[in-house]
Amino acid sequence: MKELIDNIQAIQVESPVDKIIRQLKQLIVSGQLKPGDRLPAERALSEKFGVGRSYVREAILKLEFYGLLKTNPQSGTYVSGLGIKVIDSLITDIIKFNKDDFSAMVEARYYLELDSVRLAAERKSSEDIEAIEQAMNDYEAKVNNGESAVEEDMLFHVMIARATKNSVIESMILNLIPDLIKHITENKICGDNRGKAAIEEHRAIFEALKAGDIDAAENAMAGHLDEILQISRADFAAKLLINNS
Amino acid sequence: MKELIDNIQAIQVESPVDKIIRQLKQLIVSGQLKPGDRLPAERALSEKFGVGRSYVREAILKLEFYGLLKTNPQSGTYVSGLGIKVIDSLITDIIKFNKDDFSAMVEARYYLELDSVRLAAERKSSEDIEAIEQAMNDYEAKVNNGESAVEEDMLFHVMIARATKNSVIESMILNLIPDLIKHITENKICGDNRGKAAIEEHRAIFEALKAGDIDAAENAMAGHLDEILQISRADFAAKLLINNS
DNA sequence: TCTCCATATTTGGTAAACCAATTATTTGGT
DNA sequence: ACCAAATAATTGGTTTACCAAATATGGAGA
Repeated sequence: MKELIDNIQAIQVESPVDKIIRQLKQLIVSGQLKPGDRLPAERALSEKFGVGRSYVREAILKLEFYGLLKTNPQSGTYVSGLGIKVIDSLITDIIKFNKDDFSAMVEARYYLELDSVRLAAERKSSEDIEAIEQAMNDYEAKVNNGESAVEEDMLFHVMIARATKNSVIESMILNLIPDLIKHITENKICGDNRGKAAIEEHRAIFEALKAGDIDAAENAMAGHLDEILQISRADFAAKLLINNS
Repeated sequence: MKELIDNIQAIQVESPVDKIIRQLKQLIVSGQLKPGDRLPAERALSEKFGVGRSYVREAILKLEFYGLLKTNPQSGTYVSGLGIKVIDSLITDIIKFNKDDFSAMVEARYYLELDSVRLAAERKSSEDIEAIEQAMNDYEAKVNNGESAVEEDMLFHVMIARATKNSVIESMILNLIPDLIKHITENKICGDNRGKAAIEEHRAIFEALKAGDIDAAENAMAGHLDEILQISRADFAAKLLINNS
């Protein structure tokens, strides 16, 4: 029953934008559009694809965000100079990118946070330490008050990421956070005792960071994130079983 | 002199979209718009901000991508349930995110690739090995032919990322690639002998991957990426000097 | 007074129209 | 035949108008 409903919904979800991106990809891999070429005008594309120009613009915007197109005002939109294979790979990935793969997100977060905490231990300033400590205290206050503190937890990690002085790593972690919070809250992944245990783990991370002990910080972070990683991987395995049944 | 020119240009480049995002942020942090609330209608916002609805939609789209807003068709757009602090952090980061910080990109890539190759060594299938080997051969052929092969190099790394079976990590690496290619090509970061040396390094990575030797794969990858990381960090230091002079 | 259905309004989704800047073309002069 | 200036056509940027679905409203019936 459940699968049937899921399938019905799943079929219709291909948005006009994805459809356009798929067609553009086809134009490129079939050689009708070579790297460096100028795209047909937006009007021409919208007519050819049978959709409004808004969608064409949206699709171009998305591909531009990923560095595959470059549009010059009053001139035209150009395909990047990348090779066809790279473009093919990238577009395929953009289309199939799915934020619902939580186990992949949790796992990616796990490794990112280990990298993050190592860099932070190396580069933190005294202001960073203050900000991290503040976030840690906010978390503890809420937990000791019996409240849920998922967001305060995340903020603690964001402050660590900020201390890396690497805006790209910080952005990557930040991008994962809203979905992680949603997933953790909805699935009640953390038991009641988790919050209390996390307090000690946070302190261990903080102390190692403050002392600049890179390996200790990584170990503390790994211990802190290990449980949720294991749960997530178990969830993933369970999901596989259901889908394959 | 230089700074003055930079400032003049910097003032006018704030796109309408960023302006809107900034205002939305202000609405939220000032408490006029609380987490969970519904945004004013797009028309109302466009009128209030004195700009076309397209821009409002574009801004909403961007914030939705980052998980801060959720728009339900024919109903409205809602602020995520995250706390004000988290939302504030995220929006600040979205606005200031700058793809021009190449040293941060190279560094992020360095750590991502180490994680990637470890997972790949653990999880690779025989098809993955084939794809990686194919990419490696393509690269070698071009280099031996005296041609530039930056893209083939990247493709080799993409195939490794794909073997991790983690779509999030794969996406993160893919997102970095277009800008990395651009930067490497423009600045001619790789000397002529680099291409030849990379062939051996690729082979070392490949053999370790094929054998499933996780640590060897990581070491080989670290050696492969170390040079470009060092160059990038030197560039970064030099830039700092110039800007501070 | 409460419930329920018809209707009016508001929503985001979509398409079309308008604009200024750029580029291509023509045309007039040399 | 060639060059230069005027003009026509095309570009992406921006705004506006229209649509179907969802929601709020309000009045009729119980």
